[in-house]
Amino acid sequence: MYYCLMYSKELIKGTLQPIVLTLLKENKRMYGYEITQKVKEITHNKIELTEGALYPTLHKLEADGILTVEKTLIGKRIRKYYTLTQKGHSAIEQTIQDFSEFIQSMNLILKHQLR
Amino acid sequence: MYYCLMYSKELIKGTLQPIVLTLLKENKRMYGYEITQKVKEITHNKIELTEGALYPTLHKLEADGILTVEKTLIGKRIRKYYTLTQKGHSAIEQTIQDFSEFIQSMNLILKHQLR
DNA sequence: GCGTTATACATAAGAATATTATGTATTATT
DNA sequence: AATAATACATAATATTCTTATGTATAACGC
Repeated sequence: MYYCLMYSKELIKGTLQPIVLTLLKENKRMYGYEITQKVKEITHNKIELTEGALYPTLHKLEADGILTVEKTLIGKRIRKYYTLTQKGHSAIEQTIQDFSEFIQSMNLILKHQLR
Repeated sequence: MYYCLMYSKELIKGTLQPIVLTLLKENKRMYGYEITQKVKEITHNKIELTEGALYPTLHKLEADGILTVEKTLIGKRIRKYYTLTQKGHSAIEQTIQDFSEFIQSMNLILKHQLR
């Protein structure tokens, strides 16, 4: 899994972190690969997150104290589950709210064209 | 007008070009400052495009043959009206379609959380 | 008439964020 | 047995903005 299928190559910029946090808020506990698959599923294969962007983002959120990680062995393969910290829960409220408002604004710009 | 009011500081990344093209498709003929005001109006002051991002974007689109420019003097002040070229019209179809699908995908991710 | 805000363009240094390429290794499928 | 899928990782490079700064005219309030 190296590439994005589509357009979002540039469009995704800036939205990766909010996407990850939105999913983690809902699903409580997810690992990196699972996040890529969930996004792919929800968006009907329109968006495939790249690993080169996702993993550094998860590491950054962990370093910032937004996420904690829990390593598990599945057979001989490691899996890293991420969970929102207490700090994370309060910190992301604004992030997700802003993300939501931003998407609403984009909808307005697109719909405005249809009047 | 130096700064963005809000969140979209990072979120706007990648969407500036589609926004500009969406507006130009609708309004036929716009100048830079007008675009900043129109976006501000449509989004109820949520998004203020920065000049440092907008002007280079317009210059790039012009260099790429997507836009043509027409200089006008308003009093002693110059104003540069941008219009989509023929090439521009066909080229932006996909850009705007992709932009629209991307925003739909973001809506799905956000709504998915509400189920 | 003077200061402030709005209009209107521009560019450059630096920051942030992602792409692309590459690497390692296990497990499942054909 | 080979290929695809799962699962992590990092580094060089590219792209795209932010922030800061610059110039100048026009309008508005007082």
